[in-house]
Amino acid sequence: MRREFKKKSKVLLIDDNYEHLVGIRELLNLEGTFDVVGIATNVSVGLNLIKKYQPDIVLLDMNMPDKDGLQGIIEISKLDFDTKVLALSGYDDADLIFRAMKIGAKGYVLKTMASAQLIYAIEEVLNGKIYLPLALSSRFFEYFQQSFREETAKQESTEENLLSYLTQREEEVLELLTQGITYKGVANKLFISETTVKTHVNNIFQKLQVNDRTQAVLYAINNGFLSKKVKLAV
Amino acid sequence: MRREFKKKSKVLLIDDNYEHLVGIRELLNLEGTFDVVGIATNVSVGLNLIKKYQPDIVLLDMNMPDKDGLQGIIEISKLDFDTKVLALSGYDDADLIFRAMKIGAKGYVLKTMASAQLIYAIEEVLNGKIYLPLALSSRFFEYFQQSFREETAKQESTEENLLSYLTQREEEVLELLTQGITYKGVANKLFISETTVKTHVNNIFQKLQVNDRTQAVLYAINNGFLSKKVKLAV
DNA sequence: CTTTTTATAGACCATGTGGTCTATATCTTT
DNA sequence: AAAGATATAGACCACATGGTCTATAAAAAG
Repeated sequence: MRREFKKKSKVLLIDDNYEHLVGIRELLNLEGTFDVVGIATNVSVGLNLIKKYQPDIVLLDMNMPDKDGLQGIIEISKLDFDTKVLALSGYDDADLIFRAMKIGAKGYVLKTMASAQLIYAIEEVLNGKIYLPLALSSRFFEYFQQSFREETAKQESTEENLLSYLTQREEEVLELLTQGITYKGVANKLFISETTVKTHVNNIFQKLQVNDRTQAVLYAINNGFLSKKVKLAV
Repeated sequence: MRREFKKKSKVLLIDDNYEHLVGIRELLNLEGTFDVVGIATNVSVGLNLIKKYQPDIVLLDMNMPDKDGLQGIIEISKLDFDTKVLALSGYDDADLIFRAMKIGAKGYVLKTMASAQLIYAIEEVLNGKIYLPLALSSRFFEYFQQSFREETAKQESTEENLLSYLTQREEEVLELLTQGITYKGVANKLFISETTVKTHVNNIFQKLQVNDRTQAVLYAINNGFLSKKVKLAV
């Protein structure tokens, strides 16, 4: 155990429940490896304490009255210290977990969890890892997959996706339209005459059941036409 | 132990490494609660076996030569049995994990993991849960957060996002443009004359540095103008 | 209390866009 | 060999779109 040689990690607690706040502070103090540099019962006060003490980690309650926890995460990360945020909540609400992780929480733990697990979570996060207990990560992934299923379902249904009726050439033309190129430009790119482009475009309108290029482009985007190229990141 | 009363779960294995395939089959047979109904060294054969035996779960290797694992997941889910897929891989490649989970894998385990953990993973998935070992879920989340950081960074930068220069009214007009509405339509919706709309639109073009409505709409979409309303799910 | 910004709107004009119809040449499919 | 789909393209025409300039009233900023 070289615990005593290691510098204590600075921890800050934000929770509107004062009892709980004090409880955690006791727990962390007993552990001996942490230095609870401040506690706050709301985000605004918490932010000021963070500016003052620049803690290594903030335990942030998600369910607070005025300013909510999600907003808190955003504002803490805007401070641009590398303060890590461990989200804390009474409920395993999938949506809340998802959004918290999305905006950069390094972990998410339930208040009902054993104190040993809380300690472990804090240590993992301090070591640069991301910690989600199995139960919560399970919830997260259900939600995550659900949202993608809905997205792909929307793209693939819409009564058999009208995009599939387009010919090869029409797809090429549509792709250029989605880059905001004029008839003349498309004609030059594809080495065909402007009127040919117009013919293709008109056929595209027919097939997609729209009346102008903007609507065609919007249809293409909303129905996954570009997803392979544009949305690569996600 | 009411293990012997429970119906054995049907398992199918797909892995281009035959040694490994047999190894896992042995392991699962020894366990006694699983019935390995088939093994395959490529996705095509595997798909046929799935159609024949309708297994409860498929262990699918991600790193295979011809048809890759991701495609395999998609094709299995297209079969529309509720066969669960547990992805199996030699490497903890974040991108691969992310994409596998995105398209519906119920879990992801490394080949280097202890057999007890593999068994546990299979059982969790069979129980309808999603299983990602802590190390992998950590990797996943880093990648996940990274992709969102890039997205918001792109939206907020682009040299101070030209969208921020738009006035309230101009934003309203632009929003209607992104719905594929004509000048006349916008004029009616906002109770102003058509020429006023044109003036606004021209100012929008100036500010966004584009020459036509399609480009303006594309700019808006690519720079997060609609993200609050459209991308709610994510 | 000026000055600037914003929302409003008219006039005029060039041209890009979309609708419709016709007409080949090629390539598939039957 | 005949029929159908596809890519090509011309001719019109109506009108929506975009560019530019001017102008006014109200609101915000200085």
